[in-house]
Amino acid sequence: MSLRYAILGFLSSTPGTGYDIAREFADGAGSYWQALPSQIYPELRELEALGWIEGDADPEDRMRRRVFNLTPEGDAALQRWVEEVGEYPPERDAERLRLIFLDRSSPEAIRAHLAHHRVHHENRLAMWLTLRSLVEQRGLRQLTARLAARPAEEHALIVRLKVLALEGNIARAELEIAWARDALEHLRLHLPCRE
Amino acid sequence: MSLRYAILGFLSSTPGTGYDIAREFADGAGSYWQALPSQIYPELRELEALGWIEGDADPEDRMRRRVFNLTPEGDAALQRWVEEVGEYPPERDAERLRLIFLDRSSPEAIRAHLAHHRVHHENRLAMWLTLRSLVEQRGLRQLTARLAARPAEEHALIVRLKVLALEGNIARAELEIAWARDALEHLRLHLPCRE
DNA sequence: CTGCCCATGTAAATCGTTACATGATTAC
DNA sequence: GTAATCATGTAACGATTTACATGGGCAG
Repeated sequence: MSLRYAILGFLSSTPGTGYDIAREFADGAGSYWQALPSQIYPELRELEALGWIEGDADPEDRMRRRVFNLTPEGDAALQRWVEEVGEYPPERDAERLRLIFLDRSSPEAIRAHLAHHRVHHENRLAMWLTLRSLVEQRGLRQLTARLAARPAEEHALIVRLKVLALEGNIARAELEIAWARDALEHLRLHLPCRE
Repeated sequence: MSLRYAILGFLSSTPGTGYDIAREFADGAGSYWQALPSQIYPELRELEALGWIEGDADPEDRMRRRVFNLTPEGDAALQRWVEEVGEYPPERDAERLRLIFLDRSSPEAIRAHLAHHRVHHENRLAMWLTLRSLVEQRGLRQLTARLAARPAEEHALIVRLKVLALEGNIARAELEIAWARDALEHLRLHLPCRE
């Protein structure tokens, strides 16, 4: 169900087409949800059927684009959802699973696993850091649209919550990098260089 | 595909029935994967069809239990998988999504969200800490079975990798708790007490 | 003999990915 | 004119959850 609310969240900042949403959800850079067009377009139809969004089609437009807006009902549904207490997802961590069963592999294989983990999170960290500075400079289209629609005295809170969320992600990435670094160091001391 | 290898991993420590696996995968306490019986039993059949596991049925057993073992092919498949470089899952964090769209809610709703986050991770932390001491004391059936099947000089590495994985999870939980605590403190200073 | 856990499943629904189809617009 | 990007979809598959079915064993 979260895709539904991720879309409503997007549209609560600014109206947009399915393509706009798909671009935003392509790599999770601007949002906290990833999804592909093949999931987004059908969901938009369901949201329209629910009366939570409305799409304005320009009959002149040869590319049959539709710009979707939240309806008051959609806005209320989003508001209800964000305030709900949610279930946390079950634990499913394929990389941890690999690690605990790597005990029959060569030290090189273990090291390669940890090194890969570190590189992955270094890349994520770079992304989150870039995003944080964009949010702090209010340089994201989504964010500026959201701010524009709201009174100036709320702007600080809106930005602060986004920065808070990003700092959580930054801290996560830094943690994974430090964990992998420490683990590599620890294994360097306790594993033979060759099997 | 990871469920498949989680099952192979379980069976690489000790033979077991579908029910044994289902119990282990019920809450992710002993493993890093959660799954329900309705997913496990069909997967066991597929693994058997692949020739990666073998089930010994005791015709005397009125409850038609079958104890599954890894075949050499299954063991090799597990080994290949753990050494593969895996794709990391896409970003999908419903709680972050809620947080960034909580900017139109009352300070109480924001606080409740963060407090809930903290409680959730305090519970996880308690679980990981318990597990770590069980692993260090070698007091888990799965682990003792794995150690029993392997030469004594490998025991330290087997335990160390499991502890390493658990310490990663412990650090994650501590991070989430600290993040939520800091965020609550920060908001206490910057938000009005009542709306 | 009743209620609870043991034990193994099936069926349907939901959520997400992969592969494919189609056509318009823009930059070179 | 052709390649890249814009734009909207459909179909099939795979992974996971929910709901249901069935029967054995054991404790009070």
